Amino acid sequence: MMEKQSVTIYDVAEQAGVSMATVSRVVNGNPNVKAATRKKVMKVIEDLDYRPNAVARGLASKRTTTVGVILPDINNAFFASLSTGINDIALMYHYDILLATAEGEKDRDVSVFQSMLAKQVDGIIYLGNEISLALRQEIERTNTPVVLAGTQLEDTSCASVNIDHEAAVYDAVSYLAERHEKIALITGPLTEYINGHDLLLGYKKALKDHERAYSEAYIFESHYTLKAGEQLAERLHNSGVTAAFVADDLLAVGILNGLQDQGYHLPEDMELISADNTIYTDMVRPKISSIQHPLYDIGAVAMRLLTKMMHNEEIEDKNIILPYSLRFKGTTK
Amino acid sequence: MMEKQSVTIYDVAEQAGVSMATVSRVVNGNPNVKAATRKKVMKVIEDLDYRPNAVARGLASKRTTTVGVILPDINNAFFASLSTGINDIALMYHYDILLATAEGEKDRDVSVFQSMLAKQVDGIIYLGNEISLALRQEIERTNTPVVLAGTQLEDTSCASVNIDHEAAVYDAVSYLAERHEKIALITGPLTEYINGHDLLLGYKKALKDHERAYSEAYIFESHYTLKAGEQLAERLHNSGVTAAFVADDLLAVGILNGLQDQGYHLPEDMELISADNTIYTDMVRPKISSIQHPLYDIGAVAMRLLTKMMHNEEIEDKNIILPYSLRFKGTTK
DNA sequence: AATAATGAATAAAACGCTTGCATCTCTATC
DNA sequence: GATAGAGATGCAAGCGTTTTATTCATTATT
Repeated sequence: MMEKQSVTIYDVAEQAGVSMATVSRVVNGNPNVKAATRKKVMKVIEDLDYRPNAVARGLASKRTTTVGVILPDINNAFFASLSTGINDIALMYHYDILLATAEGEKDRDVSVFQSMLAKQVDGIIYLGNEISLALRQEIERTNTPVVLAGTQLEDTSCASVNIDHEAAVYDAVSYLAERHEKIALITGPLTEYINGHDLLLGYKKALKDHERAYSEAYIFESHYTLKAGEQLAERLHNSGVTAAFVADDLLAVGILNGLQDQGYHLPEDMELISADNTIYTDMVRPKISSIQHPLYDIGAVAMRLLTKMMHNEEIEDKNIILPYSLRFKGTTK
Repeated sequence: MMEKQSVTIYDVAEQAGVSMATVSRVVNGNPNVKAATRKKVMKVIEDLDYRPNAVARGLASKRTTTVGVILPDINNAFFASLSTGINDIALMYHYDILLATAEGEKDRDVSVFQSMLAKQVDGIIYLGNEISLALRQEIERTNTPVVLAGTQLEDTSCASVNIDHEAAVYDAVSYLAERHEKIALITGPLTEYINGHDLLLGYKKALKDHERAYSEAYIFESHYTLKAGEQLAERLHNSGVTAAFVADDLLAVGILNGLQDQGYHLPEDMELISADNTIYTDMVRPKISSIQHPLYDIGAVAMRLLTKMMHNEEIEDKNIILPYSLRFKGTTK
């Protein structure tokens, strides 16, 4: 097996007749190098096609210019959008991204997190609805900066970028409550904090403020899949609700299709508002009215915040809430 | 600023009363350690909460247990599916993933590739329709194993995992040709090899074998977006074609919607077959008939192939073609 | 009981770079 | 023309591991 790396900083130094230190300075853009020397070294670097070894660099400097990104599932358009925001800003600041998914068995998130620390990433962004207690403790423990993006958290000790789910749901349900008595709340597992807490709170508050009755029969717990939505349509039909807020776009599409397959016409027979205004909501007819969360921005802002933390810059507010808006399209009147 | 890493292998060695080498052996599961010693060392590791520094490890061992994955766009469900396959197998073999996107300015792919080599990844998987000449040369040049996944290539010098686009299109168009005279081929930029070469070839061959006339007027060059599809619908209408093969699912959804918005009924007024059978095709009504490419498998097989290359295992065939099938759903008769 | 063979452990040299400190070379100042 | 800075450069000590060659301890062999 051939050598992985043929030419090192030492070779360059020798060939250029300078010390390694000087080559290092040139490579790192340190101003303390005479222009002539710099030029000479650059020439040799070019000739030898020298490429600095980032691992050696990382060991010596204790910085890897790599950030870890942990998310539940790349296939979910929600997280894919967030990632794009992260990616663009990371690129801008010359950070690479070590990506890992944290779904599946319990405590997977912790082991992923630890493995990233072992790789000496300069910072970590954690995406996901849920965050386990064990992981939270790991975060407390490390000196490596961590930003939570799109993850609801009671306490504000950890930096985070978020949207105000509760308020968004409140607005959406309020809008529906103007014309409807029975309004469903359709979410993913209620064990997830965001579902069981934020959404439920916003939902109840809206009902109360508009003097609509709350009933557990109007709460539908499901999963974030197309099929789950299609299957839910019948239960929804039987429940007698005439409007619904759906906490996930994919789920909403499934419900829309399920209802239409049963002969429903929307928005006449049922009004629907979904959660994330991903591209899914524009792929169906009618297009699904939705809360518009600035997904890309969440990622971008989170990454920007992380760079500040990594560079020890001053931070005004480490718990950022981004604004949302409502997009009224085809499933609302 | 506090230390990033507090406890090193040296601390463990000292506390356990053995040499660093022994600790290293314990950590790496080397059998040349007496059971009693191993136990003693493990205890200290536990007590001190020692975590090996992967960067130092990488420098010393010249292996980083990290693979680079380069793709055009995470938001595209096609690549997201591939990534999932890669991710699962990478996890299985304990590799981490350094992810980067290679879209945007020219030669971005090359700089991304080089940056991954600089980080000393053990291998690289490149996903994408297109591969530039410059990048191909880089691949030739390095000793780091590279696998192309879902990337069509004339020569077979580089390891690859693929589907037979030409044959798939041939089958799809042949199916349509049984009932239609004028069949459209709708693709992304024809400058991309897969579009301008494979698809066109399969398409023409199918027409010829079924004695259907070929006309440039039936070739539609577009982009992989929803909007592009919607806009294309009218041109399609005017062209007089009664069936179409669409090279991208998102595009196909756009076309379906555009046609329906114009009052078309599918499959009566137009038959449609799309390319990747992603979840998009099941989100609309009627569901879109599609070629089913084993996307997850491509990623998984590519990653498995890469592990073999990285471990210098024997490889029977480094250019793998995976089978496809046709899924007839709602947009075909 | 002496020797060979095996198994465990150590010492120390890489790995390729950064960086603090020391040294040297200028030019500006008086 | 001597001296102080400032600007360039070099030296060498790390950074935290792995790994090779070596030594030491132990058991098996005759």
